[in-house]
Amino acid sequence: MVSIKDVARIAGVSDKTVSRVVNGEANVHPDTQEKVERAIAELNYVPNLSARLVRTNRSHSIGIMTDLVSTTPYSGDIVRGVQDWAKAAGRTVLITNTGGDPEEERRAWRTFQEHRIDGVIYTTMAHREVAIHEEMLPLPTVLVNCSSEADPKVPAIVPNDYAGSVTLTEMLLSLGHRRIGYVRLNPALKAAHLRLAGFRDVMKRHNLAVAEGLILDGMFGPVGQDTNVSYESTLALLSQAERPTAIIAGNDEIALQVYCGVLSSGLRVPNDVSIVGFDDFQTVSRGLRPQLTTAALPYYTLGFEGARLLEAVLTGKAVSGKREIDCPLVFRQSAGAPGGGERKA
Amino acid sequence: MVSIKDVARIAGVSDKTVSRVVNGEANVHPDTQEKVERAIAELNYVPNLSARLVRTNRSHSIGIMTDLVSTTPYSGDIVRGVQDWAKAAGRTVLITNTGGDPEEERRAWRTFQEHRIDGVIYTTMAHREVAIHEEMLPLPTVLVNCSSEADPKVPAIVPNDYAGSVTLTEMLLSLGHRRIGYVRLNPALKAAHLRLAGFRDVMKRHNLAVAEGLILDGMFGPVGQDTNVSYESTLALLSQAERPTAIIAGNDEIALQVYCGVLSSGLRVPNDVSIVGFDDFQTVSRGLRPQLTTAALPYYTLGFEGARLLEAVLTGKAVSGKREIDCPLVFRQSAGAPGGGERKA
DNA sequence: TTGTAAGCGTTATCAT
DNA sequence: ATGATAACGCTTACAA
Repeated sequence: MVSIKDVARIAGVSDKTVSRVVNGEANVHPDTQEKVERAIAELNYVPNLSARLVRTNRSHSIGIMTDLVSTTPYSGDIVRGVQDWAKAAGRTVLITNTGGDPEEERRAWRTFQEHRIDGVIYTTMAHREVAIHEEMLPLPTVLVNCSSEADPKVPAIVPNDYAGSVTLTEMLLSLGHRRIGYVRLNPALKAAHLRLAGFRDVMKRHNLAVAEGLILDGMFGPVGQDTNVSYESTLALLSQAERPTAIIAGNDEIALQVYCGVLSSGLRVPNDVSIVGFDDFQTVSRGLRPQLTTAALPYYTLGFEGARLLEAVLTGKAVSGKREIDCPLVFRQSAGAPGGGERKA
Repeated sequence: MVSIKDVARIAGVSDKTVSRVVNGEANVHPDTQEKVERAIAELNYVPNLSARLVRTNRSHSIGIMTDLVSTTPYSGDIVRGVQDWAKAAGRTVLITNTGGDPEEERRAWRTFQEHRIDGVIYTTMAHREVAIHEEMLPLPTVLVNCSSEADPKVPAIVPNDYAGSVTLTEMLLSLGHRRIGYVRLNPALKAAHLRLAGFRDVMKRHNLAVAEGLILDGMFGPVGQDTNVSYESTLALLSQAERPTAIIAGNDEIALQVYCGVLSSGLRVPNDVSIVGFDDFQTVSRGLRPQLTTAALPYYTLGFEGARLLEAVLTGKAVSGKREIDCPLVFRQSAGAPGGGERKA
């Protein structure tokens, strides 16, 4: 590999002068500069960041630690958000996937330390609680899509599932819906409770009773290998004496089965039943016909803001605690006034 | 940061002895070994990989370069596959996302070189052709989910879209289907042609004519911002004088709209119309009711095998050319014999 | 404006 | 089995 010395030799200057040029330091004669640049180009010299790190002790790298990447399809956008910020900040990104295994996590932290990473983005693919363990302590860490009640000081960025659900429910009420069915997320997920609470609170605020028979299970079991009974729950909702005019699905995946249930019952969306989801999982939400009204889980923003937060931590700004990011309403064609238009199946 | 010297001092030995222990070299007295290990634990010493790299010139890191991560939801599994192999091989993974921008790509290659990466996994989120540019040359590279006709020597791993499509079509024929509709992928994708060719070839081999009216557009336009007209195409297929008994969707995203079209026409899947997709994009394929029969795009395997291939390249084994990975049939409930069972809507 | 010498944390070489 | 010394590619401190 060609080193700074080779360049120096070819350019007929000292190593230090080459170093100056490479780092854009002041006080280099234009002629010298050009000589050096020519030599660099000729030799195809690329500085060795490791050598630099040994001396300066600043790696300009951050690490991303992920758990179960594949279960939540678009959550990879978190990583993209982190990368985009890192790119802008001139940082390199190391990535490790632990599958949520504590032993793997330990290994990952060690690897990060071996590389003298500046800081870590610890991100989970589903919004959840995590425990801060002592391996984390030596490295500045920001939690993304997760938070720790036990250590509320650790900086964290999470989506505001509650507010998103409030918005969706308010929207349905303002369209005129009063009898609304709800097909629940896997209760193992934090989002399940936050979203359901948003729904319940809005209904209560409007003095609307929520019959418990209108709140049914959608998914349950171990996250990632959930059992999905949303289709059956939908059929159950539709067979009630007084049919709901709208159904809120815990997420878009559930909404998909709600569609299947509604359509195969010969009903129209949204004329007979309005449907809303959550996540804006685009392949589903934009793929369905009619397209799905939903609240967008801001994965990319979580990653980007998480990285920005980490940068703040690294530059010594005191940051701590949890920050919530909005889940904006995405209004499409699956929600309309109850009763719908004139067209009927 | 605590260095090898600190450990040596505490343990009362030389740096080199500590180094020996850390690297598990032979010829260390058990007593010495223990002393050193205690000192390491006490000081919480973590070796500095950069310093090691400066000396040894082997980084034990590989880079992953991705283009548009977010457009194809599960394609992140490629990255997971690469990581799993890397983990097993004791390698660190650097990742950069270029968004497909050539300027970003150039920067990424430079960053990789600055880190003295051992090799690169160059992966695209949709199966396509890529051009090998000269920045790639200095670094051993394996293409994953893409290949280069211009440089057929570059090792590449791609899915066998053609064979997957053949399998799906054969399966439908063996169920008794003769009149099969086809809703096409975006022709900008390589997979579109391979999959359609698989279908056509099987039909021809069985001496079955394919009316061009049965092959309709599903998606078109710039990849990632495609216009999806699969719903309308499905309605068009269903309104033909002689209705197809099965519909092949170019992928699961298209299959979703085929479902919407079929169900909202009051028809049953698979009793009235069998539907098959491609990709096994699980949120859709397992989320639909009935669940979707499809061919699995082996993203994880592509990544894993790609990394294994890179490892082979790095250890000097001569590898070159394209390798194809099977897309296994995943049989679920959306495909059945034409006419179906007794149940009818 | 440029160069020299020393040092970062590690490993390689060669002695002991 | 262990250690002294040099070296890797670079930057820092200082001198010229």
